[in-house]
Amino acid sequence: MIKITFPDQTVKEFEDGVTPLQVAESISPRFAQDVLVAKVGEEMYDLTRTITADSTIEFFKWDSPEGKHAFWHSSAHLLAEALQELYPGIQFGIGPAIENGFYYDVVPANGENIKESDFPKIEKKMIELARQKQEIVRKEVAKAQVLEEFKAKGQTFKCELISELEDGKISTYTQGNFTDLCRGPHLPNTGAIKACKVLSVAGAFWRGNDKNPQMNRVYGITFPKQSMLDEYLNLLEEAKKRDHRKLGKEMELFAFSQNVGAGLPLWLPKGTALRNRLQEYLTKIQKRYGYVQVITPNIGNKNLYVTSGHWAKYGKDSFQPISTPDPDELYLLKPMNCPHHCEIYKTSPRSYRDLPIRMAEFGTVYRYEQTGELHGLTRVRCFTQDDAHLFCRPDQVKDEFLKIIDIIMIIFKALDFHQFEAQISLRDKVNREKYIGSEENWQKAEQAIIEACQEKGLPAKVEYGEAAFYGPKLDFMVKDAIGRRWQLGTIQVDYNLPERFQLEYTGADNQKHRPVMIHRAPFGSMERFVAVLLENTAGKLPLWLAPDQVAIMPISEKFNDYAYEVRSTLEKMDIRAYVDDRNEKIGRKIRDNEMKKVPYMLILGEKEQSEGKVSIRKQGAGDGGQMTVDEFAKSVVAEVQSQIEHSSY
RNA sequence: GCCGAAGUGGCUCAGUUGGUAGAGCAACGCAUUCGUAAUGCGUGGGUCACGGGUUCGAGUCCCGUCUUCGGCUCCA
Repeated sequence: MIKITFPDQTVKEFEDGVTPLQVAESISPRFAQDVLVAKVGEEMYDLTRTITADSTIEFFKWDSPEGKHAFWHSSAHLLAEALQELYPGIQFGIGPAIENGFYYDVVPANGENIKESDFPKIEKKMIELARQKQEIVRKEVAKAQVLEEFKAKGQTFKCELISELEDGKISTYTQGNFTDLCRGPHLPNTGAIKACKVLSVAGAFWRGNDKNPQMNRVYGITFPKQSMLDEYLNLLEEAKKRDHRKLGKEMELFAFSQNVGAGLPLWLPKGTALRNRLQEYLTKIQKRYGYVQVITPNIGNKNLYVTSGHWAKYGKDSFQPISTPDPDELYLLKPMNCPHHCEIYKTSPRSYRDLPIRMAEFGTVYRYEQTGELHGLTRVRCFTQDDAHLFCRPDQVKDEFLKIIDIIMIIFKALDFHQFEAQISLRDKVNREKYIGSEENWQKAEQAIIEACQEKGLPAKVEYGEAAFYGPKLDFMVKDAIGRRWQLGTIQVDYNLPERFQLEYTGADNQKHRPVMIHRAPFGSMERFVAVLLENTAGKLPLWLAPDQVAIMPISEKFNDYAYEVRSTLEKMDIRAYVDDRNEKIGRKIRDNEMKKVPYMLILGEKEQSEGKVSIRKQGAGDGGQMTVDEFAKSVVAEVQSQIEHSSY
């Protein structure tokens, strides 16, 4: 007999070799039906795997990440099984569960590629196999034997994986005619998979290396109920409506033109106004934190980038140099502002008393991103960084980090960014030769970042090996409408550029010292920030940022003149208002739709005009009663004012 | 750059086996003055992304280029 401990600490005895499924059945048959996978001790177990020692147990159903993970992992195998039947000779790579669904990397025989038009038959086959309720059987195998087995099947990718595994810890899972190298855990059988959808196919390099052969990555998702799949697909459709590319067009914020060039955004009047408001806002906060504003040219001599090292690293993949009448002279569109700022630092001798120097610039930079990388406003070839470089003493790094985190938190709070993740990127634990800078400085900086996050109560994930070669960093990531992660704010310590540009300050000891440079951009770039802001708010921007603050809707043509009069009164107070004189064509639906876009709506008719008043509707609050035009204007101005003040602290 | 998909009036889309482009919304004009699901009638607007080819004839078939979308790789 063995003892099984449940999450509530109760202990029950079972026979040696009991399975999690049997344990679950002992609780209730209904519960056992819903359970997908179990955790025994520290290891995830299939429900049919035997337990042979005293241990704790925890069960997972569909409603848990662990449950979904097992479900989708088994679904990946189901997809592979279907593909094996449909594409004889197909080779398999890896097939994991992901955040929403799963994928499998495959190479069909004869250089064929899987196409979108193949999806229906794949889905049909998956369902067909699932309905057979095939048992998924785990087998622990010897390395030599399993290697032989997969070699015989011509699965070279799998063989490569197996050869790297430790003998004695290798398992395979088999369902029907399909056997896969796999750690598990899996569902007991394929029967629970009721709804299948192949979502897309993409090229993916074997082991993520573009020197390796490219495989077909087939993405899919499955559910225990058809209605859940429908719901999910619906959700995807809804999310697409929040796509900043769609909203940007509808709201007339930005546009792209093939004549100007790919990845080069054109900011329309409303978008420019929004961007300017964000810049003014950040400038104001930065001023309070002791930043000075600078402006530098959009080009720089090639030698500047030879000095910085960027020419050697990125030169051939960048916009190519601009030549001048002087054949010996070349200029580059600036891909970053740092070298220019280093030159500003060098314009005069610096004392330790001058530091830190905080140099800010809304600097427009140009990077020749690969064609396949361009993406709306989030990945462009011309963008404006809300950049700043801090030159400080090594002992000031932590303090400066704290202040920058403050600025970023103020901004995120003001704009309702609650769902961000902070990531601390440090050196690789083992390979350290690729990093520049002294061991002492690195330790100091890494420690400073970690402590700064702790002191600010900022939960941050530490990633080793993710640091830049020139210093550790702290990044802020957010998700877009369909769950893709984008990096926004970033704070990076840099030991490289001060070295390369030979930056110095005179210390209290009257000796020359090298300052530490901190790069930071709370928004990342204005482009990406606006994109994420739009998706976060679904286009409903707060009053102080909204492109249009007030929609004026006369109920009939008779009141159009009054409407334009009201608009002109509001505009004198810097309130952004437009008149919608579709008049009586405007039904409830249009007003409701309009109300989604604009914080305030004014409805004008007989009564309002004769009394010099307006009827107010406020976004999210409905009927706001009546006021004189003047009162309304003053209230809006006051509200904007208080929002700006509120968002600055 | 790579794999897959797409590009038709300002917007959303239709266009069947190749037979010289359609709708709704928007715009404009005339009439209508009716307070919450869109008044009626009319007008203008497209070298069907671009270039080449097949054909008596191409939005439709073939080749190439560009751009966009979903991913991979990349992201100073």
